[in-house]
Amino acid sequence: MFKIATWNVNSLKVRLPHVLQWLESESPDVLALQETKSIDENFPLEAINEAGYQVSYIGQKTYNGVATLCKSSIETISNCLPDYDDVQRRILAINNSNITVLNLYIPNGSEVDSDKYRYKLEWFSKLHPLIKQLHADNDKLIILGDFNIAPEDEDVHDPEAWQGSILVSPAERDEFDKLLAHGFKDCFRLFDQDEKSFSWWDYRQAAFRRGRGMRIDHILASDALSDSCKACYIDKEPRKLERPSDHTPVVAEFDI
DNA sequence: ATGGCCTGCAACGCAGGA
Repeated sequence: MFKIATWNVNSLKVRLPHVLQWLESESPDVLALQETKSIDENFPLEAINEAGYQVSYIGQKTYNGVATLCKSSIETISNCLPDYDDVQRRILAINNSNITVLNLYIPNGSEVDSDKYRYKLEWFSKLHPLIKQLHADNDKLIILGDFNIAPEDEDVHDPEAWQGSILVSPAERDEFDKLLAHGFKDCFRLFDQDEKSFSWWDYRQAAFRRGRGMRIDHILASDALSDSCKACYIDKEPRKLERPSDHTPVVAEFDI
């Protein structure tokens, strides 16, 4: 069994105890982190190695930053989008166990039609060629991370209130559909799931307690892998801890 | 009631998140 997860930790420095605890209790083969918010010199390499994981990471000061942890040997393939000059560290492709794992922290978008929204869409235009290349190199490809897109209305606590805003706008959802059109499945929707299944809840307004969240963190598996996906679920336990991330892990299990 | 909360930075409030 191959167990892989994604978790936007909103500062690895603050969330390191939660991450180490979760590695210990859940023992994933691969864990993709986003929003580490740390320069590489400050990355907690020793603590993660001591937990039994190798890790590839790329960070920057204050913002963004991604890291991918593996129980077995890790080979870094890419940490940027090709032909795109961007200081924001949002992408990391690695090989592990003959699988390519593409860890994404897709831009938030701020507001529809803002500069940050245009950046989000431009970022996608540069992402698609990379996916095509990675998929051509290895048909066993998993794309996971914080997509900052709720693909369907059922992934939103209050679709009417959110209609037309970021995370759900038609242009963003089109980009998500284009990812699937490369030959991928949304692992979460391969299985029956509870209604109101979310991976992120705003810190404000007691949103978690009130169940007001969004499903914006995803695990996509290429068609060569998706048949072997045996489970996909959201682990809400870390969101209940003291001083949690606003996101919680999404996990997929493959029988390979 | 369009703001509430959290993080990092270097403040003594801001930007950014979603």
